[in-house]
Amino acid sequence: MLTVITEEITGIDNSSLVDKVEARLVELLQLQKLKIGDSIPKEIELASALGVSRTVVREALLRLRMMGLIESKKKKGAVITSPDVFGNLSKSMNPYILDQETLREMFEIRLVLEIGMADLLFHRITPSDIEELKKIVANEPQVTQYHLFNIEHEITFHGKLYEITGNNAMKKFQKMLLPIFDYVHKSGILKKQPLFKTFVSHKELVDILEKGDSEKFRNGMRNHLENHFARIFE
Amino acid sequence: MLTVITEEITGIDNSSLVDKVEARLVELLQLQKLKIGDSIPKEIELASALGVSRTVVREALLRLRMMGLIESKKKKGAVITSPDVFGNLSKSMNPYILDQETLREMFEIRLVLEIGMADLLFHRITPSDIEELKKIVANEPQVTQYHLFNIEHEITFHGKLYEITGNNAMKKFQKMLLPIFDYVHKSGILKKQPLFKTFVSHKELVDILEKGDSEKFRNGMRNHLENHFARIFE
DNA sequence: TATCTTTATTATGTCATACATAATACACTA
DNA sequence: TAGTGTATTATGTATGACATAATAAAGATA
Repeated sequence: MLTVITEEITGIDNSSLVDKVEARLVELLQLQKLKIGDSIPKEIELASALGVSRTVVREALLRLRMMGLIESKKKKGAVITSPDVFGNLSKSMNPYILDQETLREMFEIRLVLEIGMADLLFHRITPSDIEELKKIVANEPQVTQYHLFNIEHEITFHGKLYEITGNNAMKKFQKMLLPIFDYVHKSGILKKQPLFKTFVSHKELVDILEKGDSEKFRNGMRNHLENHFARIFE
Repeated sequence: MLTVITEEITGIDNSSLVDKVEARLVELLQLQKLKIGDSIPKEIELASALGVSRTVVREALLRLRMMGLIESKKKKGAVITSPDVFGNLSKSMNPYILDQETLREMFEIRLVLEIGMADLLFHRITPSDIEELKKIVANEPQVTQYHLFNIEHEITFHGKLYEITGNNAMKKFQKMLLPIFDYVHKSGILKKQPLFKTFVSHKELVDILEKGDSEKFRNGMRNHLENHFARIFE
């Protein structure tokens, strides 16, 4: 009866039972009825409390688990966890599954992030960070004008930058992007081959971080990434 | 037997049956055995083919569905879809669920993106985009030095910018970030209250997009977002 | 008493079966 | 030919059972 009325108002109710249970559980979390660290009732109890079968409850819990809202252990039941926003994404971040359009977009986002992170870097960088960056650069092969594009060194250097931002979500995001970046770089998705010419080098970026300001860094990073931008923009 | 050997090599095998089936199915997708638009075998067939129960297959399929890899219709079975990377995230992007640390980080990422997107903007903006931006700005309330921070106009203007980038993933990401941004803005998470003082205005940003270059835009946007940065940096 | 081992308990993980539901296909009617 | 109704079918839901592994409790040994 009630659902009929609801349908008349809000249109057709497409949601399945699992959808409703999921929504109900999320709602409970929001209302702080359940805080982080708490363990939620067992599946059977939830089932009888919500008036559905254990099957439905299990599927709903599985969704919450995929969202990173809970973790379920064998005997202890499910425990509320501080949600890991990007944690679940990593599985779908598979270069062999994503279509080329999406891959290109991910590639772009990485470039955007690294240029835009300048202010975070300057506000949070410490002297020891700079020292570490210098060591990283020192371990890189000497370059004059052209150099062999070494993906390992790239990851080490740029990964450290993400770390310095103090933004864990961003750092995780970068970690997920790595295989994609690698794939896009090697594959034929982007038309032009990179020139492998170094514009602003890692060393110069470190110099800017030490003595310059965020504006200089943004321009430096933009220049450093010129090869990649050139490929994107045909 | 085989699993024992595997365990000895790779450590303890924590993965459940569902994990394995999920991995196997993803593997099949990767191998292009199944292309976009294809419908995969029915649950029962998969179950018998993989030697597991329908329950396990269903849970695995549910995961794939959450990853955006498939869509299952009532009779048609499941169909491979072009995965929507960020689509699934929207559910977990709930300000009332995420902890404050994460919320702040999301807030930061938005700022980083908007500063870093300059090059994409300049490379893809069209004259009609500029016209549209001018209209948007014209509809905003007149400001002199201080203005009422109107979240609606903010969303309209900045949303248009994301659109211009031509990066759908980024646009979707922004859309997901909106409720969070709104929440963080209003809540007491960030210490300082915003000054509501306009530095570089929307109109000036449009001017830069029309006559300036990406470097000028980055600086302009950085300045435009000064209030937000000030809150982040205490 | 303290620590280690063994056993019992328990909640999730997996399986099997049955039925409900809704989308499609097919046949039938006008 | 178009429209309607029926049959089919694959997913959605329910139920009951057992397997498994993590924990707690009991017991044994020093």
